[in-house]
Amino acid sequence: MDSEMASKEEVEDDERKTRMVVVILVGAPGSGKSTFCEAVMKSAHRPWSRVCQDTIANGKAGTKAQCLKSANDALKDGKSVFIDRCNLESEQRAEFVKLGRDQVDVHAVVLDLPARLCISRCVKRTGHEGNLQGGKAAAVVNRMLQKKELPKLSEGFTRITFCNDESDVESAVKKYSALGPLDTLSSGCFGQKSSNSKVQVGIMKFLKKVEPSNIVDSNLGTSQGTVPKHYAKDSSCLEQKKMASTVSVSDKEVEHRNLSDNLSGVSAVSVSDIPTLAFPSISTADFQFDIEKASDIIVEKVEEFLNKVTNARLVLVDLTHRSKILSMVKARAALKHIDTDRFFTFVGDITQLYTGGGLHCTAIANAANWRLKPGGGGVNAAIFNAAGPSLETATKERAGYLSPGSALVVHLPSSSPLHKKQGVSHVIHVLGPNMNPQRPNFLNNDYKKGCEVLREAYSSLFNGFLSILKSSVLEDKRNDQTPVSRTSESDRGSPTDSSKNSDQKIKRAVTCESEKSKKYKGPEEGLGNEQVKSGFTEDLDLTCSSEAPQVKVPVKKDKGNGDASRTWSSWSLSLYHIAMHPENEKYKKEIIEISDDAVLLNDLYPKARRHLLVVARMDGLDCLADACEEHLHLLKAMHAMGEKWAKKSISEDASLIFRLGYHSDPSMRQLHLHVISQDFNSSYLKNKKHWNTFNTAFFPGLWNMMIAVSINSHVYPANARETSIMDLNLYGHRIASETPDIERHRAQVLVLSAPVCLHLFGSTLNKFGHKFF
DNA sequence: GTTCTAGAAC
DNA sequence: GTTCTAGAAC
Repeated sequence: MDSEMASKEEVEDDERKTRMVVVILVGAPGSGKSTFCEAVMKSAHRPWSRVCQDTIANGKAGTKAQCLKSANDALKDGKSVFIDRCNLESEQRAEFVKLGRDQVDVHAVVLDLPARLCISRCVKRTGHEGNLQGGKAAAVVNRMLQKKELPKLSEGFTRITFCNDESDVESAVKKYSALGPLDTLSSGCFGQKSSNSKVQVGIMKFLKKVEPSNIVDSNLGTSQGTVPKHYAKDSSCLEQKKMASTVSVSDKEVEHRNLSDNLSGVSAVSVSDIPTLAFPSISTADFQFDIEKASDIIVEKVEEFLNKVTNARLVLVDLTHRSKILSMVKARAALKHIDTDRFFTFVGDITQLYTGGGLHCTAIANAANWRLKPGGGGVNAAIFNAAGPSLETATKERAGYLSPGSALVVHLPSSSPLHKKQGVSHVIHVLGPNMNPQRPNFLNNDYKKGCEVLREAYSSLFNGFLSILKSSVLEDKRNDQTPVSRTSESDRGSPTDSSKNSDQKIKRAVTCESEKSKKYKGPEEGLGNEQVKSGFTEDLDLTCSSEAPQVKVPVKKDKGNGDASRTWSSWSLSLYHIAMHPENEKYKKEIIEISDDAVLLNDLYPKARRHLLVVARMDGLDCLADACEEHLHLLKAMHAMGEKWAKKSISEDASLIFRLGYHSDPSMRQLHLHVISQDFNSSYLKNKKHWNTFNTAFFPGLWNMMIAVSINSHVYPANARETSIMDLNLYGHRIASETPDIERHRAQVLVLSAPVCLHLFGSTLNKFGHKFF
């Protein structure tokens, strides 16, 4: 009996000697977890082991399981352990809490520092082990914080220390540094502030309508980034890549994508605002074209196009994650080192790329049948269905049939749902070779001919896209449709075989493009590192119009496209009055800058931390629809002013990210450019409409705007009230812009500007400095 | 653009 | 009961 007692005491004594602690750090990237561990370990009075998921796999990011194993091993060695990973959600912590046993206490140290501080640290740091750096950090940090669940004792912690500022952190460091092998810290919660607010109530109120699938992150436990479900399984998807790249992209890649990355929380999408063509794989479905051969051709043609055109993007779309063609093309594109910002694969419905996946596309390709008729199933049926009857009508007006290898561009009327809701301004019908014996005119396994025709098909398709960007306005003034890949034959109403395509317009466009390439130094040099949605200035330099007088641009007549009949209520005239009489003493306080072209003021009801208005001073220019080619100079000046102040704001607060754009159907009279930071952190952002006015096509990017202006057409969407755009479901503004993106496009013509986003990963800082999507 | 309110929707 | 929406007034 005595001996039993003695032995028990001995055990207890041993336990005291070896009493260990597992400290689970809880905090966003940039909250200082690693610094905390290092500080403690530097002057520790007990052996510690730091388990860092960012570096656990030979210096690279590892898995949760690896962390658990490493922690267990350290405990066996008698070391106390820091779990250095974000651990923001209870589920992520649960496994680590289980490390606590009789001899092991489990503590949490919560580094609940302001999100902005974390973001700014992430942005500034260059050598973070998790490689979470650059502007995209903002998106990641905020997204993660949105899911933050502060730890509770009920999870199994014996002690929780909350640090809300640097001094809290400092005292926690001291506590743990001083912790000798036999010491224990008292149990309980320490330092918790009453509020655990993460999100801006007013915003979440309407954001909750967002389908969970659009924002769900299934990978948060293992990745520092979150990935919309749509993208989650397709590693080549731009957004996922960008988000996930917060942990996996190499430094080189980061450098390479300097521009887009620096463009923000929205950075993730900055590139998504460039003109984009989404296309399905041609002929590999019903026409049974060999997938491997098709993959080679796709990559070959894509590469050819991207070499020719600098400011456009191609996306290969398929419905399923299991798509063989996507994976093959992806692999081949990777081998050829094709820029994944400018060509990537995308899993989703090609008719719902924007609302379903946040991807904004100028044009989509249709794997059409030779009769150019709706129906038949597959992509063709889906696109005709989604576009509504106007696509059939518009197509019919242009051509009656399509021959294999050729393409036909059709401008979608703005009334088309595909245009309204998805921002797709053009459908390019393309017909590939048929290898299916069950279908008419099959090629009887003649792949020589088949490959030839498929090459032609992709050439036609991409040339069609190019012509949307570049072709003369001249002949299209007569039509709503944009003929592309067409020769003079097309004037007779039949589509042209692109293999013979020597269309002067295309040639000119290509020439233009190559000249542009020479001049264009690339986005990295063009914009520097400023986190400004831009592209306008340098793109003006690129435009064909400035050096290709043969490209005729319509000039505004009378009131242009603006609705001259529109009446403006007195309340809507305040900007107009200011613009007409900026010298008036009563406006003195409001005006930040006056130039000959515009005045700059703070928005009276800012929808973000920084929200400026550049108001045109020209009388009669009520809104964007009034603007046309003769105003390009003014628009450029306005943009320059906006950009200048955006940059200035960024220099004062590096966490800010800006987007510049116009409301397509503004409430206030007088053309005004919004310069708005993408945090959307404002008590004035109160409802769905507020959100949508900056995160849908209602807020078209500059590229859209310039296109519209240059063809003197209605800006898309011509009227938000008509298009019911405000009824759209809410999606995170991404994606870009690029929202990103939130939005946009139409006709053939000059490409004067590029990035402005719509949608996607625009992230939003709420009033607590946290971001949501 | 905002605020207010009534009534519908939940 | 609360939340959302649409309309009116400014």
